[in-house]
Amino acid sequence: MIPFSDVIKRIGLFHEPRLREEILEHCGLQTFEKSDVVVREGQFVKVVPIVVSGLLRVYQTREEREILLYHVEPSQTCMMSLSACFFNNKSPSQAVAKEKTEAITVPTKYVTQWQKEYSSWNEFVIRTFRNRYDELLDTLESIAFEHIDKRTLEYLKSMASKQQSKEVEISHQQLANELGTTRVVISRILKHFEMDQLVKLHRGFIKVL
Amino acid sequence: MIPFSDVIKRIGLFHEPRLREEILEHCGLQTFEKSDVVVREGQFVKVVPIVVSGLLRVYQTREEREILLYHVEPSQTCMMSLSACFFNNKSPSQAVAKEKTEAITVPTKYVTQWQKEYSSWNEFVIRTFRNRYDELLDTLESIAFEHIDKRTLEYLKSMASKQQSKEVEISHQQLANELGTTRVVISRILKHFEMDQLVKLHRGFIKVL
DNA sequence: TCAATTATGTATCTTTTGATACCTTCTCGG
DNA sequence: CCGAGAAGGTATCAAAAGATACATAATTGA
Repeated sequence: MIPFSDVIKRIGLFHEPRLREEILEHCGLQTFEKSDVVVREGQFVKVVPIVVSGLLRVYQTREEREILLYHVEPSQTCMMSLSACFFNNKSPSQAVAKEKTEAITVPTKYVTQWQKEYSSWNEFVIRTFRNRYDELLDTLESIAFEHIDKRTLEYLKSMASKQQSKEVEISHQQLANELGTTRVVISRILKHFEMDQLVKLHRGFIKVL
Repeated sequence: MIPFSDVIKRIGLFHEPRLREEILEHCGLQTFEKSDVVVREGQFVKVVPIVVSGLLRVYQTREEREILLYHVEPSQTCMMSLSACFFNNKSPSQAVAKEKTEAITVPTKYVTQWQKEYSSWNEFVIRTFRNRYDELLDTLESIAFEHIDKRTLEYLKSMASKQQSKEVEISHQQLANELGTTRVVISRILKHFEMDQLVKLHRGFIKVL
């Protein structure tokens, strides 16, 4: 296990020494196993996670449907938790570990406090909001103007890159949910991709070639 | 013309008396005529506008296409300017007055400074980011799961409400651009709506019934 | 080991949306 | 007043995506 102080170096944020000390003092370092719920939908946020290694999936449930908001990669944090803790709201979204994930947990109290005291923290917060917005805008654009086949391939490639493995563990049904379509459509598209040597299909996972 | 101090009362934000004084001291009050460019795409942001009356339209241009990001209504500000000024970026988007619009103009210098000093300012900033994100998420959902006819009607109703008038001044082509489709599709849908007594069509504007 | 469950493959049909073409009507400047 | 350009109407065809139905293969647990 890497010591906490090295973890802070590793994420490469927060250059103020005083802030680093505060993080050491007040934050925890937690390990989540695959499928662990990190933030539960509808609960008050007590800590905000900053991912050190691994990957979180953040999504909302609306009318029986799951909507993927974003993934949290190392050195990133969950925007929805951040925002919930500014207004003492319940979290409107759920965060689940897609693989084994280590995260620094920041108590909500310090999230707002540090924002006034440390510019690098404030910048981190603002940058998080802005980046997630831009990301969502990209998604919007691709939904509005790209066909599903292209979006499917992009999703697979992006997942492969995020988890640093060509084999994406997902069923056709789940993939359909993430992309807002139906299983049959996805199976059809994937079969075409396989014929074009773009992917290799297996039960429960897809290998991106 | 209403005095500046009343304007600040009218927008109903910023309760700290000291902050109100600072706004009076350092910010301007500007009037934009219909079609005036408030923030130009690609330019450095010098002031961030807070709308007092009227309506701004904020959009991006990507590959020949305009993408509507959001409208800025009274008591709101432009998130993209806000974000650009945090990172001394050029504005990635353009803001244009849809009607005669009055706005408080906040020099970028104070945007970051006040964030540390006044919680109501900081809350305003964070709330702006969060609200725009939620808005975009709603748009995303409706693009992903609603048919164009429903989205068209919702757009018209929402515009009618924002400008407090049943008559929405927009051509079919512009409407198609806003919704990411083509003119023919919009004309077809609108004609159906007219037959269903939902709207009344005119050259250059549409009356929502 | 075998039935139930989950994952996947595929054909058929329909609906929605987009593309194209062509026409009419309105507006406005000269 | 006239002609160009903008705005709008409409028909026809094609493509994309969704719905339904049914079949097969893998996995799992009693």
